[in-house]
Amino acid sequence: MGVVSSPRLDDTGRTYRGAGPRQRQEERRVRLVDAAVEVFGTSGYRSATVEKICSTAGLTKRYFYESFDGSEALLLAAYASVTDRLRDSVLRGAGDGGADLDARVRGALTAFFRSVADDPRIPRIAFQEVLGVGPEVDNAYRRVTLSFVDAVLVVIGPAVDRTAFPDFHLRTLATGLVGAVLMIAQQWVLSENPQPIESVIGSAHTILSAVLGQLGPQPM
Amino acid sequence: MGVVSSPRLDDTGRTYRGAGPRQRQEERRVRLVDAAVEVFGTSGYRSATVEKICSTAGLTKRYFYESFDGSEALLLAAYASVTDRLRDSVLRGAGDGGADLDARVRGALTAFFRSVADDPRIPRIAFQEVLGVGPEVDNAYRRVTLSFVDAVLVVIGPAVDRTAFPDFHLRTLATGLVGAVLMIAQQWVLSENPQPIESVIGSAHTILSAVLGQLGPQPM
DNA sequence: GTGATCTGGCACCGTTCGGTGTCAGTTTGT
DNA sequence: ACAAACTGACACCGAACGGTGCCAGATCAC
Repeated sequence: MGVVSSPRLDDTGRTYRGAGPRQRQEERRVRLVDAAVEVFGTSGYRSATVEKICSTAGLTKRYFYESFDGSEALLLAAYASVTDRLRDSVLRGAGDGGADLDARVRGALTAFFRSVADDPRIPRIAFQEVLGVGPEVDNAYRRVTLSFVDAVLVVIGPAVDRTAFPDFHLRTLATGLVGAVLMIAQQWVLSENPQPIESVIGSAHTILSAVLGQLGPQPM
Repeated sequence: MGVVSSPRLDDTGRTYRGAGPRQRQEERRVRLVDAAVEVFGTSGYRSATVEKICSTAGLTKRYFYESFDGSEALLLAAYASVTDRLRDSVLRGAGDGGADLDARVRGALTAFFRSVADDPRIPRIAFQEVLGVGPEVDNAYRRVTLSFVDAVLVVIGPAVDRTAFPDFHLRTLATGLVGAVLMIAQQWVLSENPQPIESVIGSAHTILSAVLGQLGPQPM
């Protein structure tokens, strides 16, 4: 299931336009994924057809089935592409904050909301189109969400008193924080006259720091 | 668009099995909505067909188009049915908390997670299946989410210092809180060996009270 | 009882789309 | 130059589904 291997696995083919067979196929795959991000992210997954994807990519259906089982496999690839980029951006934003926890959190939030604002296709694919498609995609969604939860735990790890809170509690809290940021972003991009980005970043930051304040060693 | 009126608007028809024409049609409509909740909530919306809905309801396609434009209109009706019940349950749970804010919050959370746990079709329809279907459904989703945000604002209203925080900030915070609870619930019902309900309620409560603590008059 | 009305089941049509095959024309290696 | 390989475009098939119409039988009003 998912991605299917090329009918020709070896590199015995000719070169064509200065590229070997593997490279040519990989280029076609990339073009299809890019087209999928464009189509799924603007018109939605439901109304998308294989034909539409291929024409956007400038290829024909034949090359679609060279790289993918079906539209669901392509959705998974587009989803991975989008979320990978998003995660990288957020982690880079956290890194820009240096050592200070608060600055790291703010940097991560800034990078997240910037990414979402700069490319509306990202939130649409990441938060809307993937849900309810099927079991396979739902699993991917769940795994990705968990990876974001893990990222949150890593970032806030040093600031929490692990002896005072059991692991599952911290994990559920981090899940809630991810959900809070996601929902704020979702409503933000959907609103007709949205708040400035600094405003939503500030609100999200309020929630995160309020919860973080509960998790540190309690002065009492 | 959406629900379509009956071909016979007046009550001039015969009685049949002890019911007038309006009543019969209304009963069929209810059966269709119930069937939709069952099918959408177990097999999902995307794989559902009009035929499947009708056979589950014990009716034929002909009666489907008597009450609905198409499957999207039925999804909207099922969505409204589910979210109305959920909202009622949560508000009733909050009411059980009496006057104490903390007890109200806890009551609302308990009712919410109970509803979600008792009927898995509810979270599936409310949080998964409706997303990415189309503009019409997306609007409904947005409106419902806003109504939950409003409900949160009403419940926590008395505890916040409105002079210290601008309205849009409170609104975004409430959006984040709704998102936090939703995400916790979503991951909870999807996990293979879930935490006990008291545990997730406690985690959600931690987030809510942490943020609420920031919003009251600050002793400083 | 008898005719009008309502019901449910079925057949049917058109469209859309996934998926495969074909084929002429182009590029490459020799 | 020539054969082999590659590309892109199109045609085609079958399945699934939305939507409509029809009809035999059940139910009701009179």
